[in-house]
Amino acid sequence: MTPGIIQKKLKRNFYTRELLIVAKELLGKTLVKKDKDQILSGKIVEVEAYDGSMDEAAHTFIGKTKRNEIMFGVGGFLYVYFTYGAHFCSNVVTGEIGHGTAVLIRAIEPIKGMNVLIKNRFNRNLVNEKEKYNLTNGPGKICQAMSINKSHYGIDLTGNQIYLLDATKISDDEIVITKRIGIKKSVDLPWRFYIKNNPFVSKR
DNA sequence: CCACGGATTGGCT
DNA sequence: GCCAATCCGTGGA
Repeated sequence: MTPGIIQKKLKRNFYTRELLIVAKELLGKTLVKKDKDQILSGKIVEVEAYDGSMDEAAHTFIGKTKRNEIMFGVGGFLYVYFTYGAHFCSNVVTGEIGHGTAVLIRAIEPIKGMNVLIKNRFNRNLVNEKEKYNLTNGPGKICQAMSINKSHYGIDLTGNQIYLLDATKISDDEIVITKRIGIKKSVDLPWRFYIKNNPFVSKR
């Protein structure tokens, strides 16, 4: 067993709490995707929070649409969106019904299914040491490596296809807080969180 | 190492 | 028609 991981699925009451609390506590948790007998998993090392009530960069800022409606539901569901004509990104919906809040998973550290993650990302088997760190260090890369796409929109994270395993909480002095990256609006909100010195973080 | 720009779909004005 | 919560390749220092 990997140190720090508790083999226990996170329940609804983890997700329904306030956005920034959930965002921070998602660090260190294990993201798991199960397909038949295949398990892909990784430790969450970088996230960003989005809140449509005050945050122009959030997809929910414009109100409810077909694309973002899952974000207005209760916490603990997966919001997957497609962007730049090429990439999917995964978010964990947080809070209570009507909140329009979610946490973007920006980077994970691979744990299980390395060979499959590599195959999905690079379409070949072997990977050199450098490529290992380029596997899941970005929101689009995670979805490509884990084969997460539109068909996973709205999945209940308390179910058994995609879910999170608990882990010991990362202490505040191991968490770096910065502005979010890759956006053009509400650029000053300090809503990006990542694990200090972790080599799988997308950018420092 | 860093900066820049192109790719390419779909959501929204 | 505009442009994006990204990624990758290129070109220069």
